[in-house]
Amino acid sequence: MADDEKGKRPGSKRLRKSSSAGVTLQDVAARAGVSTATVSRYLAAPDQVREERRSRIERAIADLGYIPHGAARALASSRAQTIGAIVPTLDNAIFAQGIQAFQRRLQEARYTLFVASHDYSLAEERIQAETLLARGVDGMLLIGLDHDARLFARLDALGTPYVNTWSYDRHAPQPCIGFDNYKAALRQAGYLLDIGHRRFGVLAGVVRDNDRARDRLDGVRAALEGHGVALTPEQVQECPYDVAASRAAAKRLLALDPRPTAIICGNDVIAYGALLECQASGVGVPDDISIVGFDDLPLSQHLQPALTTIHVPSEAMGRKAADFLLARLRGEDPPDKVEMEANLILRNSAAPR
Amino acid sequence: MADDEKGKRPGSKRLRKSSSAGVTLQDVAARAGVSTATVSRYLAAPDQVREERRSRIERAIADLGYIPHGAARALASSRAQTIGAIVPTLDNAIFAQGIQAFQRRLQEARYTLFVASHDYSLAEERIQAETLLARGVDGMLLIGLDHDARLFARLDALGTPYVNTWSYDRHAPQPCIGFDNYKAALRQAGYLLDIGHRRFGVLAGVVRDNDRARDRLDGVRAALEGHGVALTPEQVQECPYDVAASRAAAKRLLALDPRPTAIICGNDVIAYGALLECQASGVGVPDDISIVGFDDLPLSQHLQPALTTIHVPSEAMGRKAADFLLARLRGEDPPDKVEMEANLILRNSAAPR
DNA sequence: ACGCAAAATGTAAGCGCTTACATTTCACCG
DNA sequence: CGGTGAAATGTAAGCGCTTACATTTTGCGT
Repeated sequence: MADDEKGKRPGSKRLRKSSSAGVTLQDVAARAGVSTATVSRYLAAPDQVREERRSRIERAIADLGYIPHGAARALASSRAQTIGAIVPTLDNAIFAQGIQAFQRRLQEARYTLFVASHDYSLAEERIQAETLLARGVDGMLLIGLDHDARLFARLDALGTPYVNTWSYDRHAPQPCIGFDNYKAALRQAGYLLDIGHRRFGVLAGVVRDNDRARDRLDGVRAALEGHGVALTPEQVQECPYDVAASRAAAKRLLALDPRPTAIICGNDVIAYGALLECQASGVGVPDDISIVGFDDLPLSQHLQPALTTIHVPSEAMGRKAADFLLARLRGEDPPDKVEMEANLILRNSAAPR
Repeated sequence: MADDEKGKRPGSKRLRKSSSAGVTLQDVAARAGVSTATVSRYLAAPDQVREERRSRIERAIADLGYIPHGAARALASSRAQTIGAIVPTLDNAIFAQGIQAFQRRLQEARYTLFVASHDYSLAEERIQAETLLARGVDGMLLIGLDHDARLFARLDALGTPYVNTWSYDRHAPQPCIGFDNYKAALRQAGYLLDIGHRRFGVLAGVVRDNDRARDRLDGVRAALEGHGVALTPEQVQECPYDVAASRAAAKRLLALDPRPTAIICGNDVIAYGALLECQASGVGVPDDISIVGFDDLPLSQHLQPALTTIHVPSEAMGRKAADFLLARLRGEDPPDKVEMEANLILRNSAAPR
């Protein structure tokens, strides 16, 4: 830039971004003929200001089109009115649902939500979390219990409330509001055992960095072992959240000899893949083979056959997680271990052996 | 870890939130023996600082566990490194996908994303937008072209870059990066006409406040009219994004006499409903009736029959929208009308009459 | 060695708001 | 009516950082 000349420019140093922007609280105060403190108080607690000034302030705000400056507010009050949520992926109806419910609740309490995702990488999650923390979030939502320990250390050090959801473990050192994936999987597999199945195929989600997937698989294993049923490695396929992948994995299961009479899936999308693969290869469901899912996506009940699955209370979890954080933020001390139910929904993709 | 140096700070009145939090840039500067300006510069452009101090600063930051204070930063620089996105709903794989791609891109550029949703209410959208603006977002992503005019006025007044996506209209007064829903619907219906269909049923999305749904319906109508095919009111059912609702609507369509030979759906989820309803009532697809969708959700290709549908480039749109905003933020002036293709994917839920 | 422009630093003034503390006003009471 | 405590308001000091401008260093040419 050409400057450095002798021409000394007087006047304001920084110039405003725009005339219509930059209406500050000070402008409002001036126009209303009160002090900035009064306007600030009006904003925080209107009835702390006497009627006469209140209306003057209201007018001034309206006339000027004043909007409080969030960052300034956050800086001065060290409260950002902001919550962060980090999910493995948004690209998955079930989390999206939970987040949506979470957000609605926050909104009612005038909090705004930051969302980040990490594609199932805890390392990435930690980075995202640091970013959010730097942005000054007042609270944080995490999915599951598997997280970088340093993340918790940081959260604790900052005194930032947080909550894990989608999982529940009475002994978890952190607050968690969710359901017991292990127990649910126990039910899921238990049901198949109850109706007589003994030869299984398991299509588990990717277990790495994912306690939900791991607990579900452990639950299935435990249930089967309880009935003396062991699982060979080929009977357990780990596959990503993706219909194409689960179809391929299901295909391998169907090729087993003897063929399993039931397939236990780590989530509904995987179950869709299994179902479709069976249909494609002329294996009748549930006549030839039973399939159970986990999640209860909206579509599952409409499928042909309707999918027997575990219902995950995603919206309720989102809502409760928000309530928990909001309560903590109000200085309350709500119960930090909340177990929710994930029930088996009997439909007709599974039938007695 | 080393304890406090000497109490350098002028007798501060307010006390810190926590000892381990509140490490400020000033602390870093003191520890590194440089001025705050240098540290700040180091943060912004490391190679503007001579090696010797740079390493001292790095050490200080590491020792202290310093994290910049986002709000302070935003206030001082009037840049929040933050982008807002407002979607109708997250509870929909297709938007979630686009947002996910959008976010990934922003992340690479060290921007953080605020997400809000409004459940298909433009009034609510405006409120959300104001909130985001108050939070100081540097840019904003909007879905579609239908928005409250005051929202654009505000955005323009603030000089905040924004972009509409998911829609494309050469004549739109605002930047848009998306595809032409009308044109795509023309193709969608045109294909059915080409393969001989003349009696249609239409399952449109809810048109109110939603230019995408409206354009799609208009496109369908135009295509049919072009072939002299008129649509009676009963042949057009408007239904929400929901399998149960679309099944009910499809049922009404199937009860028509004469029955349509093809059903044109406003999106894939609605098409799923139509497909399932047909299967439930023993109507063969595509033998008895053809069905085409719109969106191309990941599942669609796996369905039995695989869904013929319009592929919506959600990820590409998300990415390009991010690139656009980022470019604007760098002060560039990228093309603000980008048309992307939404092609018809031929699969087998539709067959010649 | 000296002189100079360029590069690196330092200084300090805010950014727009909240809030502790001081001051004024108000409603009531004796 | 003055006195009093509570309520309403004003004053002004920051919150942690960026950045314009001033000052010091550095690198080099001569």
